[in-house]
Amino acid sequence: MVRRVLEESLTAALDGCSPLGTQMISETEAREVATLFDALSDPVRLRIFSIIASEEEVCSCNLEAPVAKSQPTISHHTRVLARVGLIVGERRGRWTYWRAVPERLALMGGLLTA
Amino acid sequence: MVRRVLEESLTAALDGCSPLGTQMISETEAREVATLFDALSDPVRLRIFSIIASEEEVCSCNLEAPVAKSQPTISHHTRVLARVGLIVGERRGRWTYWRAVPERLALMGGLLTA
DNA sequence: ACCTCACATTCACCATCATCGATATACTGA
DNA sequence: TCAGTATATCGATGATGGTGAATGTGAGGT
Repeated sequence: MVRRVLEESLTAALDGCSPLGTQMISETEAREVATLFDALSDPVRLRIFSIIASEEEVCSCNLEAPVAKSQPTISHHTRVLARVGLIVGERRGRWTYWRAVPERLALMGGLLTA
Repeated sequence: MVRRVLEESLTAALDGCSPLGTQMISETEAREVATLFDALSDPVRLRIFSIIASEEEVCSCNLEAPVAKSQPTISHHTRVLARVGLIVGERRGRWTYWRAVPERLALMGGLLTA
């Protein structure tokens, strides 16, 4: 049985967002964008994301060793990354498989590219 | 008289950095990239940067009102943005004029674009 | 010299967060 | 049903950071 985990991301109203540097961003928009960048503002999360994004899909158990952090810490970081939609998790049996969401990454890139 | 302020950025070894999602990022590289994203992980800083980037140059005194924060807070945030090289400050008389560094923004975009 | 103004810095307060041990939950296999 | 495993959650702690009053610095202006 296959079940989706955390499919709904917090920031959904950023699709037609104009890039930084065109006009002053609104306060609500700034909050959403900030949470997006905040997800990649931690070294451990960056490494976790780079591992997931560089492969087809990665099990949580395969993240603990490379980043040398405890299991609760790994779970915490994947939760943060999933909350902003940068990764999605899929529960298969006892394992949770994570995969990157390239559209989400492209959205962040669009905010930086003028 | 014109004097440069904070011209040296902390993260200088990221020019030839491969984008996230190609391979696992190193620990030192992750630290540098994290500080870069961390600079844009705050709503107030995002608004400040969007103001500066959308104009030719902006005086610090013209930042206080739009973001509705105290003067020390503004100074703190511009300092953080300058430290990672996203903006550069120029002191002219009593005023400090800030301008965005598009190359720095492009570098961040390169980290997200596959 | 004195005052004023723009900005930087210091300091303290408070909130958020990264971390991990302990525990809970959920699935598998025997 | 029971034991083992993978992951999520809880709770506590230490560290980091946003905020602003008070103060320092430096550059005009009178």
